[in-house]
Amino acid sequence: MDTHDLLTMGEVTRRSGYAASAVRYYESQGLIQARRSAGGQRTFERSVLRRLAFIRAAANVGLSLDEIKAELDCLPGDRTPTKADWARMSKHWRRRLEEQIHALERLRDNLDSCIGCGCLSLQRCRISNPNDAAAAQSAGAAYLPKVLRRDPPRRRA
Amino acid sequence: MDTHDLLTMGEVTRRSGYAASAVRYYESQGLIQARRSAGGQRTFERSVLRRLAFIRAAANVGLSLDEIKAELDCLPGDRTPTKADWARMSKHWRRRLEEQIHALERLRDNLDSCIGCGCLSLQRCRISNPNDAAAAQSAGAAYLPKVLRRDPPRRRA
DNA sequence: CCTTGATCTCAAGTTCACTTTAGGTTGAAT
DNA sequence: ATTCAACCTAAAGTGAACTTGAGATCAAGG
Repeated sequence: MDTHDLLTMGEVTRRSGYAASAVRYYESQGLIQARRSAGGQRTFERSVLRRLAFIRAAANVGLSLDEIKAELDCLPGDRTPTKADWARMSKHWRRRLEEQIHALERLRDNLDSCIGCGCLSLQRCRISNPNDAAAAQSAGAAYLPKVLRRDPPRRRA
Repeated sequence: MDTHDLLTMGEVTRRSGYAASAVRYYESQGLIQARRSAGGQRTFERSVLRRLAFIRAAANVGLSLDEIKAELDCLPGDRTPTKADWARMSKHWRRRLEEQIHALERLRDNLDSCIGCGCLSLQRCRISNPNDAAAAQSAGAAYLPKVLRRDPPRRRA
């Protein structure tokens, strides 16, 4: 079935797991490229599958599309990533993951100390009200950026 | 200054750290309640500050407003949460945090094994392409829900 | 040739948690 | 009485990452 070198949209969606709309969106954002058939339909080089796999992995690590685009732009052309490419990127990702993990652990540990110390009022709890004048003394807040949501709008398969 | 029992919007915003628009939004969503003055301006009971502190803490733990509302609805009325209330909720939160932490650790460890084993192609990497027929054999995907973003649209103070 | 399914474009809609805008009202001090 | 900060409402906007819808076209089999 794949005696020719170019993939159709259908093949790409089946093999990447992305919806056609997502693939078109990524193309519109410059994350991937497509050629066109005589009739205007997209044809993809096989390497687009690698790019899409990369996009998914990076998205799972929490990178925004802009960040992913920046990383993709660093891999010159469509060559297979070298060991050095991969090492650099995974270092980047690993750091991101470690940060996320530590932020969550701090939060969890605060929770522990709250329940441990019987801090029931939430009035001066470090994981909550930071700006109340009454709590101003206990400084060092543990702010966290937005964290993951249950059931995010991310369909599988 | 607080010889009377009811708080104005200004006092609430100053003491909670939330913008007035956010406070109004929470009221519209049924997370907090407000009375009205003769002229139609909001007045809040002091307990609203505790609710707002709770909302912030829960949001930091990653709960959606709907979930937070559900938890708030479990605390009957506006009584100060008992030790049991707090224990129950913090157990809930702690579980949420543990799940998030473990998901991230799995991802990080996959990253380690990728770079360790020289899995450079991303073709059958467990943290990426799960649906490609070529990777179908390596089952057990490590899907992750959406994770935190850098610089989320969350202003401080 | 005809049908059917795959694909196309473009605009608009979705979700979440708010903010911003526009224009009008209140209430406390002078 | 006047002023003016503080407050009000309703509707629309934001951003990320896509999806959905409408309506048209393409490609391949029969």
